[in-house]
Amino acid sequence: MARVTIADIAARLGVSKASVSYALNGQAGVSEATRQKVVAMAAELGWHPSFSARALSRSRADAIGMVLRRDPALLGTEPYYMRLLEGVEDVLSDAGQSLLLRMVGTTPGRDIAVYERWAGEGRVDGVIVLDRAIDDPRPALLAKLGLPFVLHGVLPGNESGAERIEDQHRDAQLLVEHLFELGHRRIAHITGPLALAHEVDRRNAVRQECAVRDIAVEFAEADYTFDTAYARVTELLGSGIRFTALIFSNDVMAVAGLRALADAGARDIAAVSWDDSMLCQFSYPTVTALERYPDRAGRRSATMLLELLDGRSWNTAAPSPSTLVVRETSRAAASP
Amino acid sequence: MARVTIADIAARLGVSKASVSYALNGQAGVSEATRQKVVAMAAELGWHPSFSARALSRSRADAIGMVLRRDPALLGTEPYYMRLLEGVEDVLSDAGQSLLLRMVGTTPGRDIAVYERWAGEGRVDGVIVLDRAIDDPRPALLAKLGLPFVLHGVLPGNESGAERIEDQHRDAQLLVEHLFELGHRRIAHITGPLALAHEVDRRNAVRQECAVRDIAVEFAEADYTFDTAYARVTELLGSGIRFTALIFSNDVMAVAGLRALADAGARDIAAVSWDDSMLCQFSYPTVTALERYPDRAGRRSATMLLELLDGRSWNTAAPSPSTLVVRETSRAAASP
DNA sequence: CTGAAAGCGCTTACAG
DNA sequence: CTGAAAGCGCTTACAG
Repeated sequence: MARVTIADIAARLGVSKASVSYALNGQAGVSEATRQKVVAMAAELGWHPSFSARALSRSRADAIGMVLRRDPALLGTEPYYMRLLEGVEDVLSDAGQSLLLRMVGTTPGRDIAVYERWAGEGRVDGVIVLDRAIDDPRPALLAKLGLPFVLHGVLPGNESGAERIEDQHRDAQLLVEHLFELGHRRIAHITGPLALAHEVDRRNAVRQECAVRDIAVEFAEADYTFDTAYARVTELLGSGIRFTALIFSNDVMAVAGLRALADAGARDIAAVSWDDSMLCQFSYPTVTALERYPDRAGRRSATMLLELLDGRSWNTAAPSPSTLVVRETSRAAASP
Repeated sequence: MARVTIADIAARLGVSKASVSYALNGQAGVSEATRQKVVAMAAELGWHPSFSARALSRSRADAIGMVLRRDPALLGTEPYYMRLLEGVEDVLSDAGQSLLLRMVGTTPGRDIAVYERWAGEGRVDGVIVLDRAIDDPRPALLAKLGLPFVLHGVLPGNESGAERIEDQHRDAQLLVEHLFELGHRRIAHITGPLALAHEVDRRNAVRQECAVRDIAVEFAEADYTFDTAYARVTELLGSGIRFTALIFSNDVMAVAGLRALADAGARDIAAVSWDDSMLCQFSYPTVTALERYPDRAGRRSATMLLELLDGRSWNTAAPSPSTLVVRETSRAAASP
């Protein structure tokens, strides 16, 4: 099957390629009669625009890229990313854009190389950047490369973080208030890597919400993995620091922490997770967690990027508030 | 930053564009001296090949596509797909190919439309097809479209399924033998949709392995979701059919089945899952499961597709055998 | 080994 | 409104 081109359509109809192009793109410059003939013929011949020809002449790739740089082994366990991708992909496909996906693991710099290559080859029109770090080099690099980008969870133009979309603060309030109502006055928060901007935000927000309620709070840093969370909880238990409830920055760590508590015979301690998943739903005991609607967050970021590429202004809807799903680990504080 | 092109390099060096192209692509037709000058200049100017220009002149997109057509909500819960993607992506990026990802949900025909569009636009050079169904229309459609493809889990040229890569039979043997050794002589298998080829394969394989060992076996069809599996197990318990062990075709259903058993007070029944995941690891009780190395399977399929595109012959390594991870649900049969 | 030229399939000023 | 032509940045026969 030789590809059918606009030259074929033009030849059949005895008009110029230019007219065909204008007609097919809904642009001015053709009579309505010609346009209809062209459109009909294109349908009859089963014409599709050549993606690469269009990309070359328009210098647009009609694709946007995402680089996932968490540990691949962990990616599979965190439904958060799949749901995020789902939202992104949904918006992109409606807009006729493709999603290019790249997983680079945690080796530093591998993501940078991908961006450089994508920019150099003109393979994507823009990228969505995840997991913003403190002093993240990526915004500056992408700006230098001339590759448009959106920081997932941050409104463009506010890279400083002044107007976070993912309102960590509201989430922290939900979690802390819940524990407060259960009677907890001494808690600990097992955070993810504090090199990540949103983890710092979470810690600060938790600190503030606790201060308001006169709750004593401890922090321990882990890296989202089972093993580090298990270790941190075990250390806390042995440290003499007292706490009756734990906040975990993701589901895997929550499950790990529960295991550590059980292994230490501290089964009466309450726990909440910042991320929900089937893990929270089916672990033993089941874990109270925040449903954060990552698909909607993905949809927002994709929409913003497309608006940015089109030079339109932001009319992005307000972020969806999270919901707290209460489960078995929402234990009341033991009476003092 | 205006793009630097081979014309720029040619001009600076006073040679032709053709020489530059040959040099940069490592082809014959240039002297070694010229080649080195060209390569050095390209590096100095920070040249990258324009992806779209190359695609247009070579008529290759240097991209392969995957359409995921399971329920997006479920996709997030099944690490199987993320791990599969990881393997695919790894092979592709080593080969300088991109991965185009599309999620279409379960609406029939939406995947077909994507393939037609990709083929028409020349957006991908080939696709990896997942979840082959009985009488699957996709192979014929893709052949008609002239879009090269690999059926994940099937050796090309054996679409009939004569030589499955994912050896469901060996997996069935592992599971059934395990239950047999624990003393079980009456079991039931909660399958996924029997419209999927590999689910039929699994059922047949389980039937055969049971027959060999004189094990009585029942089958009940579910659709990989929690709710259907819960319902099937509840029905089985109420049916009067006796069984002391259950096989589930995925992790989510295993967890659902355990819940159904617990709710019915049938806690002594053994269970195994065909897929492993953190869910099996942290549910209560923990679930014995097959580690099937989906990343390796993805790597195989990607490798095969690239070989197919290059017109090379298969030198794909043998599939990795699965491993049984024994956990708490590996209960011995109650003595009769 | 090297250069001039045509071609991949579109888009888009530029004349008529 | 319409057509002839140049251009996007490469690749690749084709002469020298």
